[in-house]
Amino acid sequence: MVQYSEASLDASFTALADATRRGVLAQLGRGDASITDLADRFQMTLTGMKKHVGVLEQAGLVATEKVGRVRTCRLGPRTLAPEAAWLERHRQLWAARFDALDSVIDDLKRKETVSGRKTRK
Amino acid sequence: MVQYSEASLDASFTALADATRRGVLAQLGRGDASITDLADRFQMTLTGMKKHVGVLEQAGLVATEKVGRVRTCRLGPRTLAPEAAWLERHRQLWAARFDALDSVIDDLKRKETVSGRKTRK
DNA sequence: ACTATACTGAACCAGATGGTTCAGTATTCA
DNA sequence: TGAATACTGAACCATCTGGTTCAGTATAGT
Repeated sequence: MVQYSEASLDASFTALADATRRGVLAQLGRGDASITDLADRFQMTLTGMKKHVGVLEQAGLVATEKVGRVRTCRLGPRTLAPEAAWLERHRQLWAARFDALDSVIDDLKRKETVSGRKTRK
Repeated sequence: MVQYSEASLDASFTALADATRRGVLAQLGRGDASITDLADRFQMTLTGMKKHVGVLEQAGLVATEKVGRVRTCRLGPRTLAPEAAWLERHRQLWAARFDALDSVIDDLKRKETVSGRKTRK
């Protein structure tokens, strides 16, 4: 069972709620990068990029280390497991709700749903 | 393969980045509710709750229908499948990165801890 | 008809967000 | 040593956010 706190869900979903930051995660998935690298790629000032990295770091999704002048960013210690778990739990709620609806609508299809719930719509 | 657009990810992750809204989703998972019900439960004005519901509705995660004076809210047409897919893809990137790092870590891990290079500040 | 209920919309507010510029500091390189 | 590089921090700005109050409108109940 995966543990998650409201606070850390807040932090990570907030971090993910921005296309640039999702892009940074994707980029770091392909390899480590400096602030300059990232600022370059996402056409933004160093200062602006550093703020985004700060948000990701705060959420634990990115870790950074400064060596010499260069701060290197990499994927951080926290994976997205708790978030995935939250989503999955709620996806099942969805499914349950709609399964209930299905049975109300018609019981014809219940015979077919043998190996798992049918996706509706 | 699940399809997702940056715009809809923005909308849904933004919607999820608030504890009250996650709570509303959880609540609606247990059954439909009116704006008054939800405002009551989350100790908030009707107007405030309606805004939250609006955000969730915008993201397609909640659907509402007004009958008489009462607007009933239920889980919406969009599930969180695309978001789950996004997370899963990135969880795999994480795993891949750390697998790749394993060999490097074998070499470096002890050196780093021994050298005591502390993170700045 | 009158009153209570349920919502709606406009306006306001403080604080956060996503970006910038500018003026530094620390490091590297020639 | 001196210049270029890489970042950092403060300050500023416009807009968004999460809430409120207040003044409506529409519906339901008596």
